Amino acid sequence: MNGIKQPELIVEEDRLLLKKALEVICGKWRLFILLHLADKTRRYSELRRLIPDVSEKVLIQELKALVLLGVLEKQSFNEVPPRVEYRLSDRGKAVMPLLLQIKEIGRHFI
Amino acid sequence: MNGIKQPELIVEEDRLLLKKALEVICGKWRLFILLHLADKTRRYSELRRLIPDVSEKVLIQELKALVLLGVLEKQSFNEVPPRVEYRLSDRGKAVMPLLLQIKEIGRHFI
DNA sequence: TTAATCACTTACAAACCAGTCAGTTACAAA
DNA sequence: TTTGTAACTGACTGGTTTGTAAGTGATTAA
Repeated sequence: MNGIKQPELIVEEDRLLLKKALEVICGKWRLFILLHLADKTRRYSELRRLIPDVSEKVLIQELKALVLLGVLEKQSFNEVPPRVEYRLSDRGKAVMPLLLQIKEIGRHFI
Repeated sequence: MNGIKQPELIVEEDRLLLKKALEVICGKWRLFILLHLADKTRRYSELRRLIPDVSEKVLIQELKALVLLGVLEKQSFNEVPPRVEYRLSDRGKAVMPLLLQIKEIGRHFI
């Protein structure tokens, strides 16, 4: 057990971190949802209009997952018709700069 | 058609960039493969040992896809037993710093 | 002679992801 | 009275991803 780091080797902790990171960014719609919430709180219906290709079911399912992960916060108002707002949590805000940068990866492959 | 940018809106170009970026980083194994090739060329068998949970079939399939995407380069030597090496392409090297940072997203969710 | 190494390929099955479509609640407008 | 709106839910289905298991060919080591 020496103290020398072997930076090229992926260790158990890295595996966990990567797995968690992939949960947040992977999937056909997650990044789109997050980027649309980058700057402001939005209602569910607003997100539907902004990402028209996603189905209702999947959008709700993904929003739920992102809330569970702790990237988003959800606020329901007792109104009729209902109003539900989604916004970034503190964690979500913390990772936003990186998420915005991910788009730049694509630039190398167009 | 005014010239004012609305930075909060995701436009067609963003969609394309994001889609391309997701091709590179998404999937259960892609990032692992890329990170193991971050610093050095490696043989196929070496990657198998470094990522023991991935099946042979999927590893080869993912390597093939990454070569096709232009992130990796493959070199086969006419030897017996065969020797095949994988390394980052120039594009791959260009996006590496960002890929390494992605792990840090996970740190917020452990 | 048998087993092992290396980089694959193929057939098949299970798991996961995403999509359609119909239905729900409560009110408001036509 | 019918229609519309908002935010969902659940059944069902097709498609993609991932996994399992077996086999290939050339060569060396035991």
